[in-house]
Amino acid sequence: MTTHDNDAFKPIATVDLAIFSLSPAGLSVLLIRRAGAPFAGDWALPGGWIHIDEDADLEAAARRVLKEKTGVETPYLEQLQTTGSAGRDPRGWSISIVYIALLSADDVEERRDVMAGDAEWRPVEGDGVGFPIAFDHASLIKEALSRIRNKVEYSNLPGHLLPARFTLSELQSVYENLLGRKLDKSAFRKRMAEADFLEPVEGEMRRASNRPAQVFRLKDAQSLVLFDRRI
Amino acid sequence: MTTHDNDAFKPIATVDLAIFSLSPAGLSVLLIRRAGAPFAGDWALPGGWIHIDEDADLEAAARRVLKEKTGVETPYLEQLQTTGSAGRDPRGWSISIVYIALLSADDVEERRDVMAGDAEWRPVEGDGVGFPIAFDHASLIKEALSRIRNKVEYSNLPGHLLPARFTLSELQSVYENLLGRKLDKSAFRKRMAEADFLEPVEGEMRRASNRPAQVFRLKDAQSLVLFDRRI
DNA sequence: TAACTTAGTTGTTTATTTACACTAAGGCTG
DNA sequence: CAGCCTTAGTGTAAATAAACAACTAAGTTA
Repeated sequence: MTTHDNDAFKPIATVDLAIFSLSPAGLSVLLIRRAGAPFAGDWALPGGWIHIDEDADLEAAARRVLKEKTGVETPYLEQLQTTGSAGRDPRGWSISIVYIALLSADDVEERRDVMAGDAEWRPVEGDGVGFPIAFDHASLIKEALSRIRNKVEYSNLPGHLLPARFTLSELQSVYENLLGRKLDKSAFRKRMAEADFLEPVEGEMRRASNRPAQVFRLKDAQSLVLFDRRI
Repeated sequence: MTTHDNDAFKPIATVDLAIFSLSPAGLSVLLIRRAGAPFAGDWALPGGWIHIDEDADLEAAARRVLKEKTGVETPYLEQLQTTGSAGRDPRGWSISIVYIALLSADDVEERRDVMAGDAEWRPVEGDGVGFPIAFDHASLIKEALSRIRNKVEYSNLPGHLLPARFTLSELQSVYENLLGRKLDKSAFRKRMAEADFLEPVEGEMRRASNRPAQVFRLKDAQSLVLFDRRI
């Protein structure tokens, strides 16, 4: 066992993030143009080494990367999975702990100027971005999208992509966009009511050239609420 | 960034397994008596360093550990989560990639003599084993049990804990044991039928002093089948 | 002031769940 | 060997939920 106390046998470990936000057309994912080798010039998921002197734990490392790249400090964040193999990084046996972050449309808008210069939002097409990217990051994005789309079926996940304040119709649109199908208004509102994760912003209405709509916000902007049944 | 190519800045990485099987009373988890420091003499989840010269990927490392400790080569195996922090191992910043393995009652029985000498099955009580164990492994077991009990609600997970051949009543008993509540026989059988993961062993019946029961087996002994709705 | 648009609710039909009773097929007992 | 006991396996009626669609509400615009 002493041989493996030797650092030469430690794998490389990075924390990588699949950061999603909502564009008018649908989901977008944040990609970074890689400066150095390997895969120099290619797009990749934002990520970085664990700083053992700075990061208290894995989630702290993920939050640090997220803040460096987007300026956002309070996202919805969940661990997706960990991949590790001899071949995924030419530099040697490497591990990637992958997190999913969802940014509210507010965060994206307000911090557009704080965002790292090498970062860009790319629209999601199908189960990826439509062009090759570095490492095994395409498959990580695919897994992330699979997890997200699955959770839309039975959680308030879409609420974390909208601005802090939104109407029920706006929320329903996001569900419909992510699910790829229309939902019944009546049933949708019943689900939201019984899941009990929204609170009306008293007196605040979205006005247009029609009946004004009640504005809502999440009771808890960081946590995911699971439904008893599918939507 | 070159500083982080230095091994001194790399965290320690292990693969740990929460291996479960079914005892008459309910779930049991496999624990190992630790030989050396840290936590010498304490119980811990089986695990080990990643052997970068031997393990092709993380799952291969998990299978290697499983085989070393139990002799089982074809379990149900899924990645649970990865924990990592500065303080969880006194030797330094460490990462644990945790897998859940479910062993069929057959495997446990047949390989009782192959099992590692330092390993023992401990009955699950509540969300742990009822006594302190090494590292943060108690919280890992708690997470594993949470995942398992959740999946019992909407998957064929209990089928992976039974012997290869079982009756519907036996399967229902395992569901009831893990869920902690009784299920309706008629509804249960309808769910199993529509989930379509069982096949009858033609002509094989479980006989007792009552009506014989059809014997079934899993169509696929390694993969998890998810239901459309909760059980 | 009437038309238009989207918000929000209500009701009616149809499908699904649930609870529970029933029938089936053996061995056991006298 | 007839009736009883036990568990296997199925059927059914009542309760619930989903689906569909119509309706009312509240504003702006022409």
